[in-house]
Amino acid sequence: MPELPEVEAVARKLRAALQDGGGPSCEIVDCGQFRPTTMQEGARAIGRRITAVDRRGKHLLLRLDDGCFLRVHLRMTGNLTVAPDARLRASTVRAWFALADGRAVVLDDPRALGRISFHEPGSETELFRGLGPEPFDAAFSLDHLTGAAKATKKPIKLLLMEQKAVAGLGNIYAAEALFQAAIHPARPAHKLSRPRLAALYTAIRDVLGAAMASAEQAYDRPGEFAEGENFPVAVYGREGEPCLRCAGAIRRMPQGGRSTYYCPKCQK
DNA sequence: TCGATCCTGTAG
DNA sequence: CTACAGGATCGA
Repeated sequence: MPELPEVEAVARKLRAALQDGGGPSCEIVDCGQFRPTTMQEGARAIGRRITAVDRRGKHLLLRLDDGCFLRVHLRMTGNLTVAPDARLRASTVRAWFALADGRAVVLDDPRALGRISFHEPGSETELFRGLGPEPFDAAFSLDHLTGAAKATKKPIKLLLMEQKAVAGLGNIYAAEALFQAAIHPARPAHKLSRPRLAALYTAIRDVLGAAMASAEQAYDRPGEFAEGENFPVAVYGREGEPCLRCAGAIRRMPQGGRSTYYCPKCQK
């Protein structure tokens, strides 16, 4: 389910549960299957302490006390939590690490598309080669977005989804940002004018910023995020409903095998 | 660049 | 039953 704002909320919640720079209780003492990686690889984390939780794009990084780290990607339906006991796990738990204090870090993922992998110290550069800048980093500038847009003729929505121009946008927030910037999702990226790109740049940060605020609140309540409840979407999932700006009907169109929602009147 | 694929669940 | 799902990769 998660795009960057939800992944960030997961990271914060994990940090709070483990207390960043975690004590002896954060030692990993056992692990269960994690796929598609082998259990063997997961076993390399046993005996290590989790010292920090980082996020890069939609990836979560569990730092270990020897410099190695676990990379978790939640894909569509994953959630990473600290559970009271690894022995009492739901059938949808695809991976788990038992901690010394009896709790467990658990990947709960009904659809089982989520991924975990183990990595050596210093391998972030290679691992994230091809991943674009964080949307709130200085590296994500208007010039950067412009450069990325001018370099391709593919539809702007697909460019935003690729994680290369900027990290962290998914199907919802890409559509929302394009709506806010009044850009048609199928518009070839290289054709976007400077003012349109500036509007998109602002919209990306606006949309993600607002979503982060509400994702955090949603996470403060028990039950985690409920679909559509954590963020007031303007277009996503609203096919046939009135556009909030012009009252015309929101449309859905396939793009790259996914559904894109947009207002044909407001987004040219 | 497209479609298939990974998986399971849910809505129509 | 089919369509679709807040993602990403792979091979044709």
